[in-house]
Amino acid sequence: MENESTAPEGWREQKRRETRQRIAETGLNLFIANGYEATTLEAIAAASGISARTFFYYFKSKEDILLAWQQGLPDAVRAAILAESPDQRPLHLVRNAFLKLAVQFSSEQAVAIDRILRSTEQLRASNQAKFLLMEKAVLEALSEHWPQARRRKALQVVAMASVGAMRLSVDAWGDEAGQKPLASFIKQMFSALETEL
Amino acid sequence: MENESTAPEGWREQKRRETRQRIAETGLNLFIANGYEATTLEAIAAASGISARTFFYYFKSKEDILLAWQQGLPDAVRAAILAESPDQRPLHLVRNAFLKLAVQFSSEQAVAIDRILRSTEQLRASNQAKFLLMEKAVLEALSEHWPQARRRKALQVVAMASVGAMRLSVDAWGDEAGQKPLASFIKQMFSALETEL
DNA sequence: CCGGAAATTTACAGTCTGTGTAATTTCAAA
DNA sequence: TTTGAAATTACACAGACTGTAAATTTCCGG
Repeated sequence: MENESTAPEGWREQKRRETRQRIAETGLNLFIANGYEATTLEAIAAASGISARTFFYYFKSKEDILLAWQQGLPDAVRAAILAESPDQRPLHLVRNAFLKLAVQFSSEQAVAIDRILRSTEQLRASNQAKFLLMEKAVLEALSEHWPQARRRKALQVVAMASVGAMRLSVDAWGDEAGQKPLASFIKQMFSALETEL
Repeated sequence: MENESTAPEGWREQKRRETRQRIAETGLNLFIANGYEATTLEAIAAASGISARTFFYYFKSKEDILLAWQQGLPDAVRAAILAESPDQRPLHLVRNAFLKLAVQFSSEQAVAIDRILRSTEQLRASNQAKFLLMEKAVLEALSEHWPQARRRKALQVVAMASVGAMRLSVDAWGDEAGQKPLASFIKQMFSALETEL
């Protein structure tokens, strides 16, 4: 029997993905139920039906479980920016891309993950790294719209400010327990950005 | 024998500070010599002439040694901003404050510490948290210049963008191994900020 | 100067994350 | 059915960090 069209490997890889997914879900649920630090690796492994050692075959650390849930984000950001028409100033372009992404940030699950990521010093720190990755993704995508090398510094600044505004938006939104939609915070922050600078 | 004027405690506190300082220096030197991860707590404690357990009486973690070397920064930032005259736009004000601080960032030691902070994923993450603290400090200081509550969102954005520009400046400066002075990068970044937004 | 309170230091035992290694099991493909 | 790589596990271990209780030192009032 040959491969199907889109299955370069097949059976084995699929099972691998399933196991990884199962661990990620089990872990996340335990984090939500008992807190991040109170959840031991052994508990996660046991609840996932694997040995503690095998856990590290799938994830490089306990923290990595949370990263796995966010791995799609940089790509989503890239795609959203590339989908925008380049007849806007870079800052507006990113703003509009973010507005379209706001829905994904707002899902029940994203909020739960966000809460965990704010619960310990260690996670708060590594969560910042996530924003750095987004900044990188934004810069790369913008560089495709405007490939001129001499604009690089400008685009870098736009990426920094955009992601920063996004972060402030999410913070403000989280502080108000999600009364108003995230999108309205994003609009406010980006307009403050233009007004004030 | 009475206290001197500015010594509310005295002998004991002084010795405490000395010990802490000694540990911090010992640790930093070991990090520089052997790398952060390769340096065990036990090694630091032994080289400092204390037991491993006592280390945790002075620092809450190994990482904390590095934070200790940067503890003065937020205050320095606050002071520099408060020292600026408020007849400038907030962004310019922060820019000028940063330019005056650039010297401190550029010391031999600061560069060494910065290199260590870039050497592992964990430290890179926690280093981002440092920028968050700076952002907070900037915002607080700006709020003293402009206490009107309704300007808060604007000041927040200025703080975010300023610290972000500072971060990009330090990065760019580090990438070029310190050929040009840090100050010139800061000027570039801040002007890009105004041009592009 | 003295005795107790408080701060400092230490040893010891233990938890938890993460790694190295080697043995065993599973399974896809030849 | 054999074979080799991938997956899984046990075991042993390092290293950061915590809890606890016991020493030791320093301080402070009487």
